[in-house]
Amino acid sequence: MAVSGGLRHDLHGRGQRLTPQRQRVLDLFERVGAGHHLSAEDVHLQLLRADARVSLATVYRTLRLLASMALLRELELPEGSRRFELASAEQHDHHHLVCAACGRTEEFDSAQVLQAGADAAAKHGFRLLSSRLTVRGLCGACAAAV
Amino acid sequence: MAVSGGLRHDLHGRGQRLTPQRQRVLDLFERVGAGHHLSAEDVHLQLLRADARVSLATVYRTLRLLASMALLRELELPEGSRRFELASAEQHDHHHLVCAACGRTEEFDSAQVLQAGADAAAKHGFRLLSSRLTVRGLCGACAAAV
DNA sequence: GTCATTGCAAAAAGTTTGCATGTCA
DNA sequence: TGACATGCAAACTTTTTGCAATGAC
Repeated sequence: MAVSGGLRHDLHGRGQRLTPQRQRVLDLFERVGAGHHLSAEDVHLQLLRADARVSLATVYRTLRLLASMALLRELELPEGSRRFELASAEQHDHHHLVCAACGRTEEFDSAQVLQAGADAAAKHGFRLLSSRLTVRGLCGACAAAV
Repeated sequence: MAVSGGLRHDLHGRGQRLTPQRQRVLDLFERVGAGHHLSAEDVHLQLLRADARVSLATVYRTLRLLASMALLRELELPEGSRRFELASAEQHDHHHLVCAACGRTEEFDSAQVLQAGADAAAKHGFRLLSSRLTVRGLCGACAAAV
């Protein structure tokens, strides 16, 4: 598989190894698909259920490793436990407009935002991975109701 | 002070009370100003340092209370511990650059982002309230370690 | 064979809760 | 006075770490 082959290579470049455990964790994320948010506990349980035993400590270590390699991305929603999702390359950044009153959301793209994110990353010496803008406001209906 | 007076009134409306502890927590957020991200531990330590003893359990309870009253806002940055900031109306938007590997964060401003948020809001008939961009990347140190 | 990695268990970090005591209105 | 809030300590949840054994290359 393309991703796993790349993983083996990337790990080698860092003097690290491709173990069955690492493979199983990444496989799981690929199996459930991008957009699924898994906690360490989720990963652990699902692997157990699939008869692919990986200790919880190793799950944590692997999640950190894969995130540092940008294969996984940690979500920014404080849900009590950290959650990760597959960081698929072809996913393009999209932004959200959220109505503070009714919760209605709209998605939009913006080259300007992408540029601003790239500028900020460059200014602070970061290598850009993704940018996500959340705009809060009142939608037409709710603004009229106020 | 306006905010505290409002706080007393709002609490009454919920059958709750304004205690010195709650006042101290909110005072601290007002003293450090909007845009400062404090964890429960931060609040606890800073209050101790200011000779304003509030137990850690009460800090947690108060943070939850003030957030539910929309006086504080919980940040959506995975930093190991939950962080809160003052949710003042006149607060100007600031954005975050987060290292996907080590969690280090930097803040930045951007007129471009503000403009993009305003454009998107206008296009979808929203009245803009706030916009928040989160840029994920690898900081210099982590990018070098890869 | 070497050295990174694993599993386990213990420890650390972060957060919540039960309960007796204290206090705001 | 009475209901709500606090402090303390214990419990709980989530995450990290030390270390001996294992296994990838």
